[in-house]
Amino acid sequence: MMAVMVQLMEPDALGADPDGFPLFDDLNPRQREAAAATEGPVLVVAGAGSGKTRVLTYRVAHLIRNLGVSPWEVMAITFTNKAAGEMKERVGGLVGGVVRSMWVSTFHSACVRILRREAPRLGYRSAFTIYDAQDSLRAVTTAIKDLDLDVKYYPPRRIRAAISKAKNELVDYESFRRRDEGFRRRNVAEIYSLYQQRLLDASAMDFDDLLMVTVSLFDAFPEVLEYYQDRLRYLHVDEFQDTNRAQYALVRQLAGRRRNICAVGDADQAIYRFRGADIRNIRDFRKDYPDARIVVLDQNYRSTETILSAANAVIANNGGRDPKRLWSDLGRGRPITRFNAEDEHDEAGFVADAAAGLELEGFAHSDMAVLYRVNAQSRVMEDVLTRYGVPHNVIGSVRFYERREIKDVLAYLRLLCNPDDDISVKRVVNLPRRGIGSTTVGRVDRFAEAQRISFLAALNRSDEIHTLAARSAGAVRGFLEVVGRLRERAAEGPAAAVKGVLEDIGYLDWVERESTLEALGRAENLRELVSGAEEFEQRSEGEYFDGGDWGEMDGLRRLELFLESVTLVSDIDELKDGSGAVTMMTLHSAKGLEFPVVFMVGMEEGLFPHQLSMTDPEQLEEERRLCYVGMTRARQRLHISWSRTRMLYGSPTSNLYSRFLKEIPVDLVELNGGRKRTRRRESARSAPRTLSGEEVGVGDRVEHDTWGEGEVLSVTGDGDRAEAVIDFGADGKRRVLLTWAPLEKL
DNA sequence: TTCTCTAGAATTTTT
DNA sequence: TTCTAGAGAA
Repeated sequence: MMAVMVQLMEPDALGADPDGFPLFDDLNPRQREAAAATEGPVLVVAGAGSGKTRVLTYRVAHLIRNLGVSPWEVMAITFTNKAAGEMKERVGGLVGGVVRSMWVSTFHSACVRILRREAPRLGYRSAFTIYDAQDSLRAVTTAIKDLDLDVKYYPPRRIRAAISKAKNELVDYESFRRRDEGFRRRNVAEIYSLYQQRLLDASAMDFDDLLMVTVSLFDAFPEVLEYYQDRLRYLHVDEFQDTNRAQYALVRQLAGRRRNICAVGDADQAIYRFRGADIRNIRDFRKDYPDARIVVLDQNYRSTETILSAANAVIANNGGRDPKRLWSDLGRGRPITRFNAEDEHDEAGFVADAAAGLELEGFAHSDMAVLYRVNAQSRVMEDVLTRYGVPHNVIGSVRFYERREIKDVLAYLRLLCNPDDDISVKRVVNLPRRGIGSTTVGRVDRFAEAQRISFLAALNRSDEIHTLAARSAGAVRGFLEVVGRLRERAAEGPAAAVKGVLEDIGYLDWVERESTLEALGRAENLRELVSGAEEFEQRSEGEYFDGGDWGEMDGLRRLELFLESVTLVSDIDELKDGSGAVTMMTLHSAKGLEFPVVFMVGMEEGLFPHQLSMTDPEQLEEERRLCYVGMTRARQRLHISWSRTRMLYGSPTSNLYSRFLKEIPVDLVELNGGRKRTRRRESARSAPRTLSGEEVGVGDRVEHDTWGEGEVLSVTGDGDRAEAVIDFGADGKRRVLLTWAPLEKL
């Protein structure tokens, strides 16, 4: 669809007609209305697949091309970096290279950009660190312990969630304390307050701070706000239904008296309430801007009538919504296919079979997506697809930048940019092991606290810490020396800095020394990180950033930008088109995407809707919206399946099919039962070919499904744990688990 | 101080 | 099932 659009909008065609709005030729009347209403508040109620991205793109192009607005006066907020990139590209196709100076980003990225300039006013370093969920959980945990509270009664995760919720609602710790009495509540307020103090001391912000601190910055410094108001005259917010209170407050601040806001959203697709998103924002928008022009887009250009009717029928079960019925003129298409599986292997086998069938019909693997409720479902699906030889790509599950080894390296880099970042310093002070154990850390910590200096500063003055054993003191000196050397490498930029950690510090060696299957994977990830950094450098070459051109920046500043990009990416940002593989991801990640063929698997009570959401009516409605989002991702074919039994978290469960299945009118669904289930199930369960430890020996030639021919170098362990190291020549040496690897002896 | 082992816990969705 | 924190031994 996107390709078609770009073709239709050749820049030449635009220039040919300077008076009219040739831009709008392929918008329908409502879309045109939304795109043309540039002054004042506009709320675009955009149903799934109704072309809202197109509206936004054309609207921005219209502002720049026809109304003479400067690109740097236009801001567009999207939900993911990927969406931002796509939008930039599309607008770029209409207006040319000037698009580079336009602000298109996520809320978080935009806030970081503002804060890098302005945060020093609030006592943060300009090079402040961004803590992800893990870092912030660590900080909360230590805060709880330091207050002598029991983590049993104050579970860090829950406390963190409470703090996060408060921040999303712009409640700082002082108002949090005031809000409510009660012993427990007071303690939580204490934790919040200590946590926040620690963050400030470390010049660190968590994800929620990025928003909240920006809002309070604008509150405290009206002249700063004014600067940005003058700069960003036209605001666009995509996925408005999933904004939280802090984000809405920010939008209102920026819009100021000019009030040029275009909010685009669909209440039926609100799926991030659990993360603080607040549908009230849509209602409040109408209240706060009573004169807002409201445009409803209800023609769907994506899905067949069958798919739409089914989705409409499901979402109709939610109460309190503005009745809205999407329609489409793309024809009825095929019925929805339903498959009742015996267990999750059977279900995955169905997907694999169907994928093969669809391929014969002319669909590419990259046209297909498998959507599920929880990441845990991906494992079996992946195994089975691999065995069937269906190429696939899992998005999410274990996030790359959250892996331990990656975070270790990043921690080294972070302490270079921000020496106050105690969490990062403590994380790596003894990695690889260099003899700085918890005792030493505790002693240094006490000194740091007494002197009111950072942990790293305390390490630098370790000769003043008399409690330190001679050996520990030596180890500390060793660490400081390593950091010094790393600092030199970092002057050359991010890639050199990463290599510095891996090579100079010997982190890679340390990981590899433990030569297990797991360690091998880690080492591979680390190498991937190096190429990630190199890629980042290449991509940034010639780019303009707020602080100046990439070419003029010093290595440290470049490193900062790299770290920032790494912290704010989501896995969906990595999704590439044309990879020739079936995409697997959670329903949440699928938001904003579309596929010719969609499989929705695991449609069972307890899984979808999820167990934890079944009791609360509001949460149940959110699950239903999630279902609606999933269904409306499909353009031509929709397959839904459920399984009578399923292993979940190590124990078997047996389930009823989801109520959402019941809500789909039966005449739209065709049961897929005519398959030889037993045969498939067997083949789905047993690997077609694997070898056992007894069958192979050193020197044997074997063939692997993906890596081809290789020679066995060693065999260790036995039974299920038998591993072999195999040299695949060009594909390198691999360590494989024999019970799993698709191998054949030659 | 470090490594290993075990028990125990936690498993919804994520910028 | 998978991961993590904590205890205990070298």
